[in-house]
Amino acid sequence: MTQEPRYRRIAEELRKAIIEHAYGPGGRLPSEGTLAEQYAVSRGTIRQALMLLRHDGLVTSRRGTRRVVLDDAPVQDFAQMQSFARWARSIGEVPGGLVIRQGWYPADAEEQRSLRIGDDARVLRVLRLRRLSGRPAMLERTSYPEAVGAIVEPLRTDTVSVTEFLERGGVYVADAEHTIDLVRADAEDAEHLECEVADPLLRERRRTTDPAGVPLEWSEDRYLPGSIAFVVHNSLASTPLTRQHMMPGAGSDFGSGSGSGSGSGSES
Amino acid sequence: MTQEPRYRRIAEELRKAIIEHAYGPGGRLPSEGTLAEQYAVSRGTIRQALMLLRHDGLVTSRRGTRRVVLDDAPVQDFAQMQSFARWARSIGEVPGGLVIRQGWYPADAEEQRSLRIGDDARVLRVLRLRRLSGRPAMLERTSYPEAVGAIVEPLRTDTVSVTEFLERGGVYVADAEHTIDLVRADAEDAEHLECEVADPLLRERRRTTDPAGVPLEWSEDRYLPGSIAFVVHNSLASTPLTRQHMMPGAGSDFGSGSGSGSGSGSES
DNA sequence: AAATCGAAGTTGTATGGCCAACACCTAGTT
DNA sequence: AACTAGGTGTTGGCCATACAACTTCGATTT
Repeated sequence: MTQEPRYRRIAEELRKAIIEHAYGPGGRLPSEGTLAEQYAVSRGTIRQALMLLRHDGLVTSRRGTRRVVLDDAPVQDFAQMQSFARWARSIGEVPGGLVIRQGWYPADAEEQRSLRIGDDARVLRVLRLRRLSGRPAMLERTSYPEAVGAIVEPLRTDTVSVTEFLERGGVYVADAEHTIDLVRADAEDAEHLECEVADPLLRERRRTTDPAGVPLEWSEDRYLPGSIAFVVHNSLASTPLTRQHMMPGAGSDFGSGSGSGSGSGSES
Repeated sequence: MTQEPRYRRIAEELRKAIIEHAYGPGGRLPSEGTLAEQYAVSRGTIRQALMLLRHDGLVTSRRGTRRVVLDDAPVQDFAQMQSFARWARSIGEVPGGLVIRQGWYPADAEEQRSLRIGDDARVLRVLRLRRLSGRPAMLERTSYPEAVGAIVEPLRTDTVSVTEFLERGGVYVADAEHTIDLVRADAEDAEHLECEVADPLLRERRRTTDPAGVPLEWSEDRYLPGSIAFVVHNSLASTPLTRQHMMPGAGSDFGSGSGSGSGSGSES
Protein backbone atom coordinates (compact mmCIF):
# COMPACT_ATOMS: atom_id res chain seq x y z
CA MET A 1 0.00 0.00 0.00
CA THR A 2 1.67 3.16 -1.13
CA GLN A 3 0.75 6.06 1.06
CA GLU A 4 -0.12 9.33 -0.62
CA PRO A 5 2.06 12.10 0.76
CA ARG A 6 0.45 14.53 3.16
CA TYR A 7 0.58 17.59 0.94
CA ARG A 8 -1.33 15.78 -1.77
CA ARG A 9 -4.06 14.65 0.57
CA ILE A 10 -4.38 18.17 1.93
CA ALA A 11 -4.54 19.52 -1.62
CA GLU A 12 -7.36 17.13 -2.44
CA GLU A 13 -9.30 18.16 0.65
CA LEU A 14 -8.90 21.81 -0.23
CA ARG A 15 -9.78 21.15 -3.84
CA LYS A 16 -12.97 19.44 -2.80
CA ALA A 17 -13.86 22.28 -0.46
CA ILE A 18 -13.31 24.82 -3.23
CA ILE A 19 -15.41 22.89 -5.70
CA GLU A 20 -18.21 22.70 -3.15
CA HIS A 21 -18.00 26.48 -2.84
CA ALA A 22 -16.98 26.41 0.79
CA TYR A 23 -14.94 29.57 0.27
CA GLY A 24 -16.09 31.35 -2.79
CA PRO A 25 -15.96 32.02 -5.61
CA GLY A 26 -14.09 35.22 -5.00
CA GLY A 27 -13.67 34.18 -1.40
CA ARG A 28 -10.40 33.99 0.42
CA LEU A 29 -8.64 30.91 1.66
CA PRO A 30 -7.42 30.80 5.25
CA SER A 31 -3.82 31.89 5.65
CA GLU A 32 -1.02 29.38 5.37
CA GLY A 33 -0.42 29.62 9.07
CA THR A 34 -4.03 28.91 9.92
CA LEU A 35 -4.17 25.94 7.58
CA ALA A 36 -0.93 24.64 9.02
CA GLU A 37 -2.50 24.64 12.47
CA GLN A 38 -5.73 23.05 11.25
CA TYR A 39 -3.93 20.20 9.55
CA ALA A 40 -1.21 20.01 12.17
CA VAL A 41 1.59 20.25 9.63
CA SER A 42 4.27 22.79 8.91
CA ARG A 43 3.75 25.81 6.72
CA GLY A 44 6.00 24.29 4.06
CA THR A 45 3.71 21.32 3.63
CA ILE A 46 0.71 23.62 3.26
CA ARG A 47 2.59 25.60 0.65
CA GLN A 48 3.26 22.45 -1.36
CA ALA A 49 -0.45 21.65 -1.32
CA LEU A 50 -1.43 25.16 -2.36
CA MET A 51 1.12 25.11 -5.16
CA LEU A 52 -0.78 22.25 -6.75
CA LEU A 53 -4.02 24.21 -6.69
CA ARG A 54 -2.28 27.25 -8.04
CA HIS A 55 -0.86 25.37 -11.02
CA ASP A 56 -4.33 24.14 -11.86
CA GLY A 57 -5.70 27.66 -11.77
CA LEU A 58 -7.98 27.18 -8.78
CA VAL A 59 -6.55 29.96 -6.66
CA THR A 60 -4.44 33.06 -7.06
CA SER A 61 -1.22 33.53 -5.18
CA ARG A 62 0.40 36.86 -4.52
CA ARG A 63 2.49 38.37 -1.84
CA GLY A 64 0.78 40.34 0.86
CA THR A 65 -2.76 39.03 0.64
CA ARG A 66 -4.55 35.79 1.18
CA ARG A 67 -5.28 33.48 -1.71
CA VAL A 68 -8.43 34.13 -3.68
CA VAL A 69 -10.61 31.36 -5.04
CA LEU A 70 -11.16 31.59 -8.80
CA ASP A 71 -14.33 30.48 -10.45
CA ASP A 72 -14.53 28.32 -13.55
CA ALA A 73 -12.27 25.96 -11.70
CA PRO A 74 -11.28 23.04 -13.87
CA VAL A 75 -12.07 19.87 -12.02
CA GLN A 76 -9.86 17.17 -13.41
CA ASP A 77 -6.77 15.33 -12.41
CA PHE A 78 -3.94 13.85 -14.35
CA ALA A 79 -5.62 10.49 -14.63
CA GLN A 80 -8.65 11.94 -16.35
CA MET A 81 -6.63 13.53 -19.11
CA GLN A 82 -4.68 10.33 -19.45
CA SER A 83 -7.63 8.05 -19.81
CA PHE A 84 -10.51 8.54 -22.20
CA ALA A 85 -12.66 6.16 -20.16
CA ARG A 86 -12.12 7.98 -16.91
CA TRP A 87 -12.82 11.33 -18.53
CA ALA A 88 -16.01 10.07 -20.11
CA ARG A 89 -17.30 8.74 -16.82
CA SER A 90 -16.49 11.99 -15.06
CA ILE A 91 -18.79 13.91 -17.39
CA GLY A 92 -21.58 11.41 -17.01
CA GLU A 93 -21.18 9.64 -20.32
CA VAL A 94 -20.70 5.93 -20.90
CA PRO A 95 -17.30 5.29 -22.49
CA GLY A 96 -17.02 2.71 -25.21
CA GLY A 97 -13.93 1.28 -26.78
CA LEU A 98 -13.49 -1.16 -29.62
CA VAL A 99 -10.29 -2.37 -31.23
CA ILE A 100 -10.72 -2.32 -34.98
CA ARG A 101 -7.30 -3.60 -35.90
CA GLN A 102 -4.18 -4.60 -34.02
CA GLY A 103 -0.82 -6.05 -34.88
CA TRP A 104 2.97 -5.95 -34.64
CA TYR A 105 4.91 -3.98 -37.24
CA PRO A 106 8.48 -2.77 -37.68
CA ALA A 107 8.66 0.76 -36.32
CA ASP A 108 8.57 3.48 -38.93
CA ALA A 109 10.70 6.60 -38.77
CA GLU A 110 8.26 8.64 -36.72
CA GLU A 111 7.70 5.84 -34.23
CA GLN A 112 11.44 5.35 -33.82
CA ARG A 113 11.85 9.01 -33.05
CA SER A 114 8.82 9.38 -30.81
CA LEU A 115 9.31 6.17 -28.87
CA ARG A 116 13.09 6.53 -28.92
CA ILE A 117 13.71 3.01 -30.18
CA GLY A 118 16.09 1.58 -32.73
CA ASP A 119 15.31 0.89 -36.37
CA ASP A 120 15.15 -2.84 -35.77
CA ALA A 121 12.46 -2.52 -33.07
CA ARG A 122 8.87 -3.49 -33.60
CA VAL A 123 5.76 -1.85 -32.23
CA LEU A 124 2.20 -2.90 -31.50
CA ARG A 125 -0.17 -0.74 -33.50
CA VAL A 126 -3.75 -0.52 -32.33
CA LEU A 127 -6.61 1.21 -34.09
CA ARG A 128 -9.40 1.92 -31.63
CA LEU A 129 -12.78 3.60 -31.96
CA ARG A 130 -13.90 5.50 -28.88
CA ARG A 131 -17.54 6.16 -28.20
CA LEU A 132 -19.43 8.46 -25.86
CA SER A 133 -22.72 6.87 -24.86
CA GLY A 134 -22.86 5.02 -28.13
CA ARG A 135 -21.96 7.82 -30.53
CA PRO A 136 -18.57 7.67 -32.23
CA ALA A 137 -16.37 10.40 -30.77
CA MET A 138 -12.74 9.67 -31.53
CA LEU A 139 -10.50 7.42 -33.56
CA GLU A 140 -7.25 6.48 -31.89
CA ARG A 141 -4.11 5.22 -33.61
CA THR A 142 -1.69 4.11 -30.94
CA SER A 143 1.78 2.57 -31.14
CA TYR A 144 3.28 0.77 -28.17
CA PRO A 145 6.91 -0.25 -27.79
CA GLU A 146 7.71 -3.92 -27.31
CA ALA A 147 7.43 -4.08 -23.51
CA VAL A 148 4.15 -2.21 -23.23
CA GLY A 149 2.67 -3.86 -26.28
CA ALA A 150 3.17 -7.24 -24.69
CA ILE A 151 0.86 -6.17 -21.89
CA VAL A 152 -1.72 -4.55 -24.13
CA GLU A 153 -1.88 -7.25 -26.79
CA PRO A 154 -3.87 -9.92 -24.95
CA LEU A 155 -6.60 -7.48 -23.94
CA ARG A 156 -10.13 -8.13 -25.12
CA THR A 157 -11.00 -5.95 -28.09
CA ASP A 158 -13.80 -4.27 -26.18
CA THR A 159 -11.66 -3.32 -23.17
CA VAL A 160 -12.88 0.11 -22.20
CA SER A 161 -9.88 1.40 -20.29
CA VAL A 162 -6.42 0.37 -21.36
CA THR A 163 -4.88 2.90 -19.01
CA GLU A 164 -6.42 1.37 -15.94
CA PHE A 165 -5.21 -2.04 -17.02
CA LEU A 166 -1.67 -0.80 -17.53
CA GLU A 167 -1.64 0.69 -14.05
CA ARG A 168 -2.43 -2.67 -12.57
CA GLY A 169 0.36 -4.10 -14.73
CA GLY A 170 2.83 -1.77 -13.06
CA VAL A 171 3.10 0.69 -15.94
CA TYR A 172 2.93 4.23 -14.61
CA VAL A 173 2.59 7.32 -16.73
CA ALA A 174 4.42 10.33 -15.37
CA ASP A 175 4.51 12.82 -18.24
CA ALA A 176 2.61 13.48 -21.43
CA GLU A 177 3.13 15.85 -24.30
CA HIS A 178 0.20 16.78 -26.46
CA THR A 179 0.20 18.49 -29.84
CA ILE A 180 -3.16 19.79 -30.95
CA ASP A 181 -4.03 20.80 -34.48
CA LEU A 182 -6.49 20.20 -37.28
CA VAL A 183 -6.62 17.57 -40.00
CA ARG A 184 -9.09 16.36 -42.60
CA ALA A 185 -10.66 12.95 -42.37
CA ASP A 186 -9.20 10.22 -44.56
CA ALA A 187 -11.23 7.28 -45.79
CA GLU A 188 -10.59 5.26 -42.65
CA ASP A 189 -11.56 8.14 -40.36
CA ALA A 190 -14.73 8.75 -42.31
CA GLU A 191 -15.75 5.12 -42.21
CA HIS A 192 -15.47 4.67 -38.47
CA LEU A 193 -16.39 8.16 -37.27
CA GLU A 194 -19.37 8.14 -39.64
CA CYS A 195 -18.47 11.41 -41.32
CA GLU A 196 -17.45 12.45 -44.83
CA VAL A 197 -13.96 12.22 -46.25
CA ALA A 198 -12.14 15.57 -45.90
CA ASP A 199 -14.33 16.67 -43.01
CA PRO A 200 -12.22 18.60 -40.50
CA LEU A 201 -11.21 16.80 -37.32
CA LEU A 202 -9.46 17.93 -34.15
CA ARG A 203 -6.20 16.02 -33.86
CA GLU A 204 -4.27 15.32 -30.67
CA ARG A 205 -0.91 13.66 -31.00
CA ARG A 206 0.38 12.44 -27.69
CA ARG A 207 3.46 10.86 -26.27
CA THR A 208 3.48 9.54 -22.75
CA THR A 209 6.55 8.64 -20.76
CA ASP A 210 7.27 6.87 -17.49
CA PRO A 211 9.01 8.49 -14.53
CA ALA A 212 12.40 7.75 -16.06
CA GLY A 213 11.52 9.49 -19.29
CA VAL A 214 11.11 6.27 -21.28
CA PRO A 215 8.31 6.53 -23.86
CA LEU A 216 5.34 4.28 -23.17
CA GLU A 217 2.93 5.22 -25.91
CA TRP A 218 2.67 7.28 -29.07
CA SER A 219 -0.80 8.06 -30.23
CA GLU A 220 -2.67 10.08 -32.78
CA ASP A 221 -6.27 10.72 -31.80
CA ARG A 222 -8.81 12.30 -34.11
CA TYR A 223 -11.91 13.82 -32.54
CA LEU A 224 -15.19 14.65 -34.19
CA PRO A 225 -15.60 18.37 -33.60
CA GLY A 226 -18.52 19.99 -31.90
CA SER A 227 -18.52 18.03 -28.68
CA ILE A 228 -15.01 18.40 -27.33
CA ALA A 229 -12.54 21.15 -26.61
CA PHE A 230 -9.16 21.20 -24.89
CA VAL A 231 -8.67 23.53 -21.97
CA VAL A 232 -5.21 24.61 -20.84
CA HIS A 233 -4.24 26.71 -17.89
CA ASN A 234 -0.88 28.39 -17.77
CA SER A 235 0.65 31.01 -15.58
CA LEU A 236 3.82 32.72 -14.51
CA ALA A 237 4.30 29.80 -12.15
CA SER A 238 4.40 27.23 -14.96
CA THR A 239 4.04 27.46 -18.69
CA PRO A 240 3.00 24.17 -20.17
CA LEU A 241 1.36 25.57 -23.31
CA THR A 242 3.30 26.65 -26.35
CA ARG A 243 2.54 27.42 -29.96
CA GLN A 244 4.34 25.41 -32.57
CA HIS A 245 5.06 26.52 -36.08
CA MET A 246 4.92 23.89 -38.78
CA MET A 247 6.54 24.09 -42.13
CA PRO A 248 3.85 23.59 -44.75
CA GLY A 249 3.42 19.89 -45.35
CA ALA A 250 5.73 18.77 -42.59
CA GLY A 251 3.99 16.82 -39.92
CA SER A 252 0.58 18.05 -40.90
CA ASP A 253 -1.81 16.14 -43.06
CA PHE A 254 -3.91 19.17 -43.56
CA GLY A 255 -4.85 19.85 -47.12
CA SER A 256 -3.32 16.70 -48.44
CA GLY A 257 -6.69 15.04 -48.13
CA SER A 258 -5.57 11.46 -48.41
CA GLY A 259 -3.59 11.32 -45.20
CA SER A 260 -0.10 10.16 -45.95
CA GLY A 261 0.91 10.45 -42.39
CA SER A 262 2.23 8.62 -39.50
CA GLY A 263 -0.64 6.26 -39.21
CA SER A 264 -0.78 2.80 -37.99
CA GLY A 265 -3.07 0.29 -39.48
CA SER A 266 -2.78 1.24 -43.13
CA GLU A 267 -1.46 -2.19 -43.88
CA SER A 268 -3.69 -5.13 -44.55
CA MET B 1 14.42 47.45 -11.09
CA THR B 2 12.82 44.40 -9.66
CA GLN B 3 15.35 41.73 -8.86
CA GLU B 4 14.60 38.26 -10.14
CA PRO B 5 14.78 35.74 -7.33
CA ARG B 6 17.75 33.45 -7.25
CA TYR B 7 15.95 30.24 -8.05
CA ARG B 8 14.58 31.76 -11.24
CA ARG B 9 17.95 32.95 -12.42
CA ILE B 10 19.44 29.55 -11.70
CA ALA B 11 16.58 27.91 -13.59
CA GLU B 12 17.26 30.11 -16.60
CA GLU B 13 20.94 29.25 -16.55
CA LEU B 14 20.17 25.57 -16.37
CA ARG B 15 17.52 25.89 -19.07
CA LYS B 16 20.00 27.55 -21.38
CA ALA B 17 22.59 24.88 -20.66
CA ILE B 18 20.08 22.14 -21.44
CA ILE B 19 19.00 23.76 -24.69
CA GLU B 20 22.62 24.04 -25.74
CA HIS B 21 22.96 20.32 -25.08
CA ALA B 22 25.49 20.74 -22.32
CA TYR B 23 24.14 17.63 -20.62
CA GLY B 24 22.28 15.54 -23.08
CA PRO B 25 19.83 14.64 -24.38
CA GLY B 26 19.51 11.61 -22.20
CA GLY B 27 22.30 12.97 -20.03
CA ARG B 28 22.10 13.44 -16.33
CA LEU B 29 22.07 16.68 -14.42
CA PRO B 30 24.45 17.13 -11.51
CA SER B 31 22.93 16.21 -8.16
CA GLU B 32 21.07 18.80 -6.12
CA GLY B 33 23.90 18.89 -3.63
CA THR B 34 26.51 19.49 -6.32
CA LEU B 35 24.48 22.27 -7.90
CA ALA B 36 23.91 23.82 -4.49
CA GLU B 37 27.66 24.02 -4.02
CA GLN B 38 28.29 25.37 -7.51
CA TYR B 39 25.76 28.16 -7.13
CA ALA B 40 26.54 28.66 -3.45
CA VAL B 41 22.92 28.32 -2.38
CA SER B 42 21.02 25.84 -0.28
CA ARG B 43 19.55 22.65 -1.62
CA GLY B 44 16.04 24.05 -1.25
CA THR B 45 16.74 26.87 -3.68
CA ILE B 46 18.12 24.42 -6.23
CA ARG B 47 15.00 22.31 -5.81
CA GLN B 48 12.80 25.30 -6.60
CA ALA B 49 14.76 25.98 -9.77
CA LEU B 50 14.58 22.35 -10.87
CA MET B 51 10.84 22.30 -10.17
CA LEU B 52 10.37 24.93 -12.87
CA LEU B 53 12.23 22.85 -15.42
CA ARG B 54 10.31 19.78 -14.41
CA HIS B 55 6.95 21.47 -14.94
CA ASP B 56 8.01 22.49 -18.42
CA GLY B 57 8.99 18.96 -19.26
CA LEU B 58 12.71 19.58 -19.67
CA VAL B 59 13.87 17.04 -17.10
CA THR B 60 12.54 14.01 -15.27
CA SER B 61 12.44 13.80 -11.54
CA ARG B 62 12.30 10.62 -9.60
CA ARG B 63 13.52 9.40 -6.31
CA GLY B 64 16.81 7.60 -6.15
CA THR B 65 18.43 8.76 -9.35
CA ARG B 66 19.71 11.96 -10.82
CA ARG B 67 17.53 14.02 -13.14
CA VAL B 68 17.56 13.06 -16.78
CA VAL B 69 17.43 15.61 -19.59
CA LEU B 70 14.57 15.04 -22.00
CA ASP B 71 14.82 15.84 -25.64
CA ASP B 72 12.20 17.71 -27.66
CA ALA B 73 12.45 20.31 -24.98
CA PRO B 74 9.94 23.05 -25.57
CA VAL B 75 11.79 26.33 -25.62
CA GLN B 76 9.26 28.98 -24.80
CA ASP B 77 8.38 31.06 -21.82
CA PHE B 78 5.14 32.50 -20.56
CA ALA B 79 5.64 35.75 -22.45
CA GLN B 80 5.89 33.97 -25.77
CA MET B 81 2.57 32.23 -25.36
CA GLN B 82 1.06 35.48 -24.21
CA SER B 83 2.20 37.57 -27.12
CA PHE B 84 1.75 36.71 -30.77
CA ALA B 85 4.48 39.16 -31.73
CA ARG B 86 7.05 37.67 -29.39
CA TRP B 87 6.23 34.17 -30.52
CA ALA B 88 6.50 35.10 -34.18
CA ARG B 89 9.90 36.68 -33.68
CA SER B 90 11.13 33.65 -31.75
CA ILE B 91 10.48 31.39 -34.74
CA GLY B 92 12.16 33.78 -37.14
CA GLU B 93 9.04 35.25 -38.71
CA VAL B 94 8.10 38.90 -38.97
CA PRO B 95 4.94 39.56 -36.98
CA GLY B 96 2.34 41.89 -38.41
CA GLY B 97 -0.71 43.32 -36.74
CA LEU B 98 -3.47 45.51 -38.08
CA VAL B 99 -6.58 46.74 -36.32
CA ILE B 100 -9.52 46.33 -38.63
CA ARG B 101 -12.17 47.69 -36.35
CA GLN B 102 -12.26 49.01 -32.81
CA GLY B 103 -14.85 50.57 -30.54
CA TRP B 104 -16.64 50.68 -27.20
CA TYR B 105 -19.77 48.59 -26.73
CA PRO B 106 -21.97 47.55 -23.82
CA ALA B 107 -20.73 44.18 -22.60
CA ASP B 108 -22.77 41.23 -23.79
CA ALA B 109 -23.60 38.26 -21.60
CA GLU B 110 -20.46 36.28 -22.42
CA GLU B 111 -18.21 39.27 -21.86
CA GLN B 112 -19.85 39.99 -18.52
CA ARG B 113 -19.23 36.44 -17.42
CA SER B 114 -15.72 36.11 -18.78
CA LEU B 115 -14.49 39.51 -17.65
CA ARG B 116 -16.50 39.36 -14.45
CA ILE B 117 -18.08 42.77 -14.91
CA GLY B 118 -21.58 44.13 -14.36
CA ASP B 119 -24.29 44.39 -16.97
CA ASP B 120 -23.86 48.16 -17.17
CA ALA B 121 -20.17 47.95 -17.99
CA ARG B 122 -18.76 48.65 -21.40
CA VAL B 123 -15.87 47.00 -23.19
CA LEU B 124 -13.42 47.89 -25.91
CA ARG B 125 -13.76 45.45 -28.77
CA VAL B 126 -10.86 45.14 -31.16
CA LEU B 127 -10.76 43.10 -34.35
CA ARG B 128 -7.17 42.46 -35.36
CA LEU B 129 -5.57 40.59 -38.24
CA ARG B 130 -2.28 38.93 -37.41
CA ARG B 131 0.25 38.13 -40.10
CA LEU B 132 3.36 35.97 -40.24
CA SER B 133 5.86 37.47 -42.65
CA GLY B 134 3.08 39.02 -44.66
CA ARG B 135 0.73 36.05 -44.88
CA PRO B 136 -2.53 36.23 -42.91
CA ALA B 137 -2.32 33.76 -40.03
CA MET B 138 -4.91 34.59 -37.40
CA LEU B 139 -7.94 36.77 -36.80
CA GLU B 140 -8.27 38.02 -33.25
CA ARG B 141 -11.44 39.29 -31.61
CA THR B 142 -10.53 40.77 -28.26
CA SER B 143 -12.62 42.47 -25.58
CA TYR B 144 -10.98 44.62 -22.91
CA PRO B 145 -12.63 45.85 -19.73
CA GLU B 146 -12.83 49.60 -19.14
CA ALA B 147 -9.48 50.09 -17.41
CA VAL B 148 -7.41 48.06 -19.85
CA GLY B 149 -9.31 49.36 -22.87
CA ALA B 150 -8.39 52.90 -21.93
CA ILE B 151 -4.74 51.96 -22.33
CA VAL B 152 -5.18 50.00 -25.54
CA GLU B 153 -7.50 52.43 -27.32
CA PRO B 154 -5.04 55.16 -28.30
CA LEU B 155 -2.60 52.69 -29.85
CA ARG B 156 -1.77 53.00 -33.53
CA THR B 157 -3.72 50.53 -35.63
CA ASP B 158 -0.52 48.89 -36.83
CA THR B 159 0.93 48.36 -33.37
CA VAL B 160 2.58 44.96 -33.56
CA SER B 161 2.68 44.02 -29.91
CA VAL B 162 -0.11 45.13 -27.62
CA THR B 163 1.19 42.92 -24.85
CA GLU B 164 4.53 44.63 -24.70
CA PHE B 165 2.80 48.00 -24.54
CA LEU B 166 0.56 46.89 -21.70
CA GLU B 167 3.58 45.74 -19.70
CA ARG B 168 5.08 49.18 -19.93
CA GLY B 169 1.70 50.54 -18.80
CA GLY B 170 1.92 48.51 -15.62
CA VAL B 171 -0.52 45.79 -16.66
CA TYR B 172 0.88 42.39 -15.78
CA VAL B 173 -0.60 39.11 -16.89
CA ALA B 174 -0.27 36.33 -14.34
CA ASP B 175 -2.62 33.61 -15.55
CA ALA B 176 -4.28 32.56 -18.77
CA GLU B 177 -6.88 29.96 -19.61
CA HIS B 178 -7.10 28.68 -23.14
CA THR B 179 -9.87 26.67 -24.73
CA ILE B 180 -8.98 25.09 -28.04
CA ASP B 181 -11.46 23.72 -30.53
CA LEU B 182 -12.54 23.91 -34.15
CA VAL B 183 -14.92 26.28 -35.93
CA ARG B 184 -15.88 27.11 -39.49
CA ALA B 185 -15.03 30.46 -41.02
CA ASP B 186 -17.79 33.02 -41.19
CA ALA B 187 -17.92 35.74 -43.83
CA GLU B 188 -15.69 38.06 -41.85
CA ASP B 189 -13.10 35.35 -41.18
CA ALA B 190 -13.04 34.40 -44.84
CA GLU B 191 -12.58 37.98 -46.00
CA HIS B 192 -9.60 38.77 -43.82
CA LEU B 193 -7.93 35.37 -43.66
CA GLU B 194 -8.35 34.99 -47.40
CA CYS B 195 -10.08 31.65 -47.20
CA GLU B 196 -13.52 30.33 -48.10
CA VAL B 197 -16.61 30.63 -45.92
CA ALA B 198 -17.10 27.42 -43.87
CA ASP B 199 -13.44 26.49 -44.12
CA PRO B 200 -12.33 24.92 -40.82
CA LEU B 201 -10.25 27.06 -38.47
CA LEU B 202 -8.44 26.32 -35.23
CA ARG B 203 -10.01 28.42 -32.49
CA GLU B 204 -8.35 29.50 -29.26
CA ARG B 205 -10.50 31.30 -26.73
CA ARG B 206 -8.43 32.90 -24.05
CA ARG B 207 -8.96 34.76 -20.85
CA THR B 208 -6.06 36.40 -19.09
CA THR B 209 -6.05 37.66 -15.52
CA ASP B 210 -3.73 39.72 -13.36
CA PRO B 211 -2.07 38.45 -10.16
CA ALA B 212 -5.22 39.24 -8.17
CA GLY B 213 -7.39 37.19 -10.47
CA VAL B 214 -9.00 40.19 -12.15
CA PRO B 215 -9.70 39.55 -15.85
CA LEU B 216 -7.67 41.69 -18.22
CA GLU B 217 -8.65 40.38 -21.60
CA TRP B 218 -11.08 38.03 -23.29
CA SER B 219 -10.20 36.96 -26.77
CA GLU B 220 -11.26 34.60 -29.51
CA ASP B 221 -8.50 33.87 -31.98
CA ARG B 222 -9.03 31.94 -35.18
CA TYR B 223 -5.99 30.42 -36.85
CA LEU B 224 -5.61 29.27 -40.41
CA PRO B 225 -4.72 25.60 -40.11
CA GLY B 226 -1.63 24.01 -41.55
CA SER B 227 0.98 26.25 -40.05
CA ILE B 228 0.29 26.19 -36.33
CA ALA B 229 -0.25 23.66 -33.57
CA PHE B 230 -0.59 23.94 -29.81
CA VAL B 231 1.73 21.94 -27.64
CA VAL B 232 0.90 21.13 -24.03
CA HIS B 233 3.00 19.37 -21.47
CA ASN B 234 1.42 17.86 -18.40
CA SER B 235 2.60 15.53 -15.72
CA LEU B 236 1.91 14.07 -12.34
CA ALA B 237 3.47 17.22 -10.94
CA SER B 238 0.96 19.52 -12.57
CA THR B 239 -2.02 18.97 -14.79
CA PRO B 240 -2.90 22.05 -16.76
CA LEU B 241 -4.62 20.27 -19.65
CA THR B 242 -8.17 19.05 -19.52
CA ARG B 243 -10.77 17.91 -21.98
CA GLN B 244 -14.03 19.75 -22.01
CA HIS B 245 -17.32 18.35 -23.15
CA MET B 246 -19.67 20.70 -24.92
CA MET B 247 -23.35 20.24 -25.30
CA PRO B 248 -24.16 20.36 -29.02
CA GLY B 249 -24.62 23.97 -30.01
CA ALA B 250 -23.61 25.46 -26.70
CA GLY B 251 -20.48 27.52 -26.93
CA SER B 252 -19.45 26.06 -30.22
CA ASP B 253 -20.13 27.65 -33.54
CA PHE B 254 -19.29 24.47 -35.30
CA GLY B 255 -21.80 23.41 -37.84
CA SER B 256 -23.86 26.53 -37.60
CA GLY B 257 -21.83 27.99 -40.43
CA SER B 258 -22.79 31.61 -39.97
CA GLY B 259 -21.12 32.13 -36.63
CA SER B 260 -23.67 33.42 -34.16
CA GLY B 261 -21.13 33.46 -31.42
CA SER B 262 -19.60 35.63 -28.91
CA GLY B 263 -17.75 37.82 -31.29
CA SER B 264 -17.03 41.43 -31.24
CA GLY B 265 -17.13 43.41 -34.38
CA SER B 266 -20.36 42.11 -35.81
CA GLU B 267 -21.79 45.56 -35.60
CA SER B 268 -21.35 48.16 -38.27
C1' DA C 1 -11.91 65.75 3.19
C1' DA C 2 -7.69 64.06 1.49
C1' DA C 3 -3.22 62.55 1.86
C1' DT C 4 0.45 60.35 4.66
C1' DC C 5 2.30 57.25 7.80
C1' DG C 6 2.70 53.10 10.24
C1' DA C 7 1.38 48.64 12.22
C1' DA C 8 -0.44 44.12 11.48
C1' DG C 9 -1.14 40.32 8.57
C1' DT C 10 0.25 37.43 4.66
C1' DT C 11 2.91 35.32 1.10
C1' DG C 12 7.61 34.85 -1.17
C1' DT C 13 12.55 33.64 -0.73
C1' DA C 14 16.12 31.28 1.41
C1' DT C 15 18.63 28.49 4.93
C1' DG C 16 19.47 24.14 7.38
C1' DG C 17 18.41 19.84 9.01
C1' DC C 18 16.53 15.00 9.26
C1' DC C 19 14.90 10.73 7.64
C1' DA C 20 12.55 7.67 4.20
C1' DA C 21 12.24 5.71 -0.29
C1' DC C 22 14.44 4.35 -4.14
C1' DA C 23 18.18 3.34 -7.86
C1' DC C 24 22.50 1.61 -8.72
C1' DC C 25 26.57 -0.83 -8.15
C1' DT C 26 29.64 -4.11 -5.76
C1' DA C 27 30.93 -7.94 -3.18
C1' DG C 28 29.69 -12.01 -1.60
C1' DT C 29 26.98 -16.19 -1.73
C1' DT C 30 24.68 -19.86 -3.76
C1' DA D 1 26.49 -18.06 -13.88
C1' DA D 2 22.81 -16.36 -11.27
C1' DC D 3 21.07 -14.64 -7.31
C1' DT D 4 21.32 -12.01 -2.77
C1' DA D 5 22.58 -8.64 0.47
C1' DG D 6 24.37 -4.47 1.61
C1' DG D 7 26.41 0.09 1.01
C1' DT D 8 26.35 4.48 -1.31
C1' DG D 9 24.35 8.19 -3.72
C1' DT D 10 20.23 10.71 -4.80
C1' DT D 11 15.66 12.66 -4.62
C1' DG D 12 11.10 13.10 -1.96
C1' DG D 13 8.78 14.60 2.17
C1' DC D 14 8.52 17.24 6.23
C1' DC D 15 9.92 20.34 9.73
C1' DA D 16 11.52 24.92 11.95
C1' DT D 17 13.16 29.49 11.41
C1' DA D 18 14.18 34.12 9.69
C1' DC D 19 13.63 37.93 6.96
C1' DA D 20 11.89 40.49 2.71
C1' DA D 21 8.20 42.26 0.01
C1' DC D 22 3.73 43.37 -0.32
C1' DT D 23 -1.42 44.42 0.87
C1' DT D 24 -4.62 46.25 3.79
C1' DC D 25 -6.55 49.13 6.93
C1' DG D 26 -6.75 52.30 10.59
C1' DA D 27 -4.78 56.38 12.80
C1' DT D 28 -2.64 60.56 12.25
C1' DT D 29 -1.59 64.56 9.95
C1' DT D 30 -2.23 68.04 6.58
